[in-house]
Amino acid sequence: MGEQTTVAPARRRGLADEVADRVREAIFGGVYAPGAQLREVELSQALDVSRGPVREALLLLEREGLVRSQWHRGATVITLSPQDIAELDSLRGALEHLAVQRVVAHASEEDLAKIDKAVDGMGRAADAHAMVRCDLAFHDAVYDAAHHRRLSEAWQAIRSQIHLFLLTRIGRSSDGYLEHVADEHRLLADALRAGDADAALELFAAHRHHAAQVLTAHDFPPGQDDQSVLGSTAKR
Amino acid sequence: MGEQTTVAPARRRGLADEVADRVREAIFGGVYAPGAQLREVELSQALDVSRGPVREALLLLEREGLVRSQWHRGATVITLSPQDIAELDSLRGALEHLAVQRVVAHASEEDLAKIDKAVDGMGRAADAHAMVRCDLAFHDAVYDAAHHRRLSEAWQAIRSQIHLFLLTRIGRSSDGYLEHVADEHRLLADALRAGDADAALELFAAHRHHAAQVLTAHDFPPGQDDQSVLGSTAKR
DNA sequence: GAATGTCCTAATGTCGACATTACGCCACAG
DNA sequence: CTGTGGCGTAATGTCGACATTAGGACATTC
Repeated sequence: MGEQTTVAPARRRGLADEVADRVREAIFGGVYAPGAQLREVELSQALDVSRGPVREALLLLEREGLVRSQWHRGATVITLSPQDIAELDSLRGALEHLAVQRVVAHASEEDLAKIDKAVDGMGRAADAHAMVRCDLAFHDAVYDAAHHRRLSEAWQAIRSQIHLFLLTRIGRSSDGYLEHVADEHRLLADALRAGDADAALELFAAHRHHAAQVLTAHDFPPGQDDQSVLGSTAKR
Repeated sequence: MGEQTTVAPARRRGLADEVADRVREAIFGGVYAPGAQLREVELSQALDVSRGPVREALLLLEREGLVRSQWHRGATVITLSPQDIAELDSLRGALEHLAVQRVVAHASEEDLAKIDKAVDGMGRAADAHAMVRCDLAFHDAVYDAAHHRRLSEAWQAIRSQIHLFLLTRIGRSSDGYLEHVADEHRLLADALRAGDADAALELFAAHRHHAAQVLTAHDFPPGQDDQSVLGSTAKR
C-alpha cells in the first residue's frame, strides 16, 4: 500500500478526545438511542474519568451535531426529523458540489488512488454497519482529495449526523443497499478520475437523492421543499 | 419595527458563552493580535472566573475557527494566510449558493424586510468597524431567511474568520469600502426580493470576489488556484 | 564546537467538591 | 376537579488544587 512520504505528526490526544470516541461509538452501536440523555456523571463513572473531560467530549460531539445540549439540562442524542434529513441532504449537496469541483480541478494520482481504495474496501464489508463505515470512508477520501481544510471541517460537522442517518436507513430497508452501493461508488470514483465535473456532479446528486428517498418516502409524500442543488448552477 | 409573532425563548446562557463573547470582542478589538496566545489563567484572572468556563469558551471559539489549540500548548488566535482566505472565499461561496437558492425559493416578506433593514443599517455606520459589523449582519439576515439550521451553523463556523478577514481588509485599503459597500448590498437585497436566483447568485459571487481581491492582490499575483465557484461548473 | 542529555518552569490536563438550576411531586385553594 | 404554589431531588455549572506535559536553558560529552 501507499508509501508514506512523511512520518506521522505524532500528536498526542487528551482524554476528552478518547471519551468522545467512545461515546460516539456507543451511539452508533445503539447503546444510546436517539433522544437518550447523556449524563455526565454516568459517563464519567462508566469511563472512569472525571467530569471535566466528559464535558469537553460532549462539547466536541455537539460540534459534530451528534448531541444537543441545553442550559442545565444536559446533552441528548439528536433525533433526525424529516426536515433534518432534508437539511443534511441539501447542505451535503452544497459541500460535495465544491468538493467534486476541486477534486476534478486538482487532485493528485495519489488522492484518486485512495478514493479507489475506499471503493475496494466496500467489497469486503461484512455487514451493513461495516458498509456504512466504508461509505463514509469513501466520502472522507473525496474531501481529503479536495485539499480544503475548512471544507473538510464543514463535512466533519455533519458527518456523524449522516452516519446516524445511514444507520437509520439500513434499519428500514436493508435490501438493495449492500448490493448496489459498492457499484454506485465505483461509478463516482470513475467519474472523478475521468475528470468530468458535470457527470460527477450529477452522479453524486443522484447518489444523495437515492439515499434520502428511502427515509423520507416513509414519512410523507415526495416533493420535499428541498430539491438537490444540482442543475440550477449554470443555465441563467 | 417588526412584530414578534412568538415570544423570545428566554434561554439562559452560562458563563462560558459570556467569556467567549468577551474574548471574541477582544480579538476583534485588537487586544489579541493574530498569532497571540490566549492563556487560560490570564483570561480567567482578567474576567474573574475560574478556568473551567474559560476552557469551554476557548472550545467554542475553536468551533468558530477563530482559535487554534494544540495539546498542552494552549490556544492561539488564527493567522489568515492567502490560502486560508481562498478557502474561506470558496466555502463561503458554496454556502451562499445554497442560501440564495433557498431565500429565493421560500423566504417570507418578513424575512426580506429584515434583510432590507440590515442594508439600511449600513447607512448609519460611523466607522469601518461598524460597517464590517453591518456587513456581517446583512449576511446573517440572508442565512436566517434561508430557514436552514445547519446551513446557518456552517455559516457561523466561518463567520468569525470572515470578520477577521474583513478587519484585515480595511486595514489595508480603507478607501472605497465605506462608500460602495452599502450600494453593493442594496443590489443584493433587491435581487433577492426580485426572486431572480441566477442574477442574485452572480451578484453575490461578484461581491465575494471583489472582497477577496483586495487582500490577495497584495500578496502574490492573481490567478490563484481557487477562483470563485461561479462559472467553473461546466468547462472541466 | 556541535550534539546530546538533564533539569526547570510555565503552561495545560485532570480531578473532586461545592453552588446553582430545572423538573417533578404533592399539598392546597378556588 | 382544576389550577397554582412550594418543596425535594437530581442533574449541570463552577471552582480551586493537584498532576502532567512541552519548551528552553544549562551543563556535559565526543
